[in-house]
Amino acid sequence: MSAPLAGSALHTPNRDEAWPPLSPPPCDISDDELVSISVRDLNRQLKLRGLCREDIVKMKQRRRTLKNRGYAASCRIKRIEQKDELESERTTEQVDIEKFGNDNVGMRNEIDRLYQNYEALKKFANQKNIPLPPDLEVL
Amino acid sequence: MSAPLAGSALHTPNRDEAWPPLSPPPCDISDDELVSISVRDLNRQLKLRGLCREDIVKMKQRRRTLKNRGYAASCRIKRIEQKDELESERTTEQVDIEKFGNDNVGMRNEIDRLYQNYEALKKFANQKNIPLPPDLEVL
DNA sequence: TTGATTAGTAAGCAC
DNA sequence: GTGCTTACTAATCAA
Repeated sequence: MSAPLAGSALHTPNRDEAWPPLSPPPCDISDDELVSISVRDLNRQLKLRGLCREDIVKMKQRRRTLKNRGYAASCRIKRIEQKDELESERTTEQVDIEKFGNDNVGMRNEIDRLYQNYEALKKFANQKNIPLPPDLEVL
Repeated sequence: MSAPLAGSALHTPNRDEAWPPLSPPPCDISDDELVSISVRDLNRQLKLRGLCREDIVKMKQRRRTLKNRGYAASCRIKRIEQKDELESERTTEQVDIEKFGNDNVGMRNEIDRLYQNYEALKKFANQKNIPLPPDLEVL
């Protein structure tokens, strides 16, 4: 849900300086500015600096490329975030399964205990010749 | 665990023909051949066709690029396979949790039933003034 | 036009 | 050299 980066300044630290090899701009608008100002303001700036049609096209393309660079970065980040999320959900579920398993063992034991207790009572009643009411026989 | 692709012929169907824009080879060895033959055989072929040093370097670079194309493809395939695997494991776990949940409800019901049965027996004994042995009182 | 996604390219790293 | 991974570029698509 993070806002798209749509900017530069995201290089691998190991990577060489003077990278990426995007051709230099035909005027001195910085990349950060170029990528963030509105189309309207950009047009104003370009006209103000008296660039020719060709350079204007170049700047537009440069802007698009810089934006794409940011989109690609967001896309990669999103991908690893989704993977991390999936993995943490898996971990949660494994903990749940562990807990359910323990609960099940505990309940199984309690059932055994109750059942044996009932059997002992029945045996006791038999020894004492005490007839149990039918609705208490059921098990 | 699949063998690396290290080859071309993996375009998006929508994509334009005559793509990718890799510069044409300085001799008529096909991409599939160039990418698959051994270094030794490649050197033999290049010498056999009498290519100059520069063209040999170009062919080597072309080979590397084609291989990279394949590596990138394997890398992407691997990524989505791992994601699919993670998702299917999650599904399995959710099924397990569902099953455990049902088991738990069933056992909880059985425990209640046994407990109520025991309470009824105790009440019955009380009404009949039958003293229960201490080890059968425990619950 | 914007944002997201894909395949290809080049660079870096490990073996 | 080989193979994998990453950031970037360009193309394509959807909104």
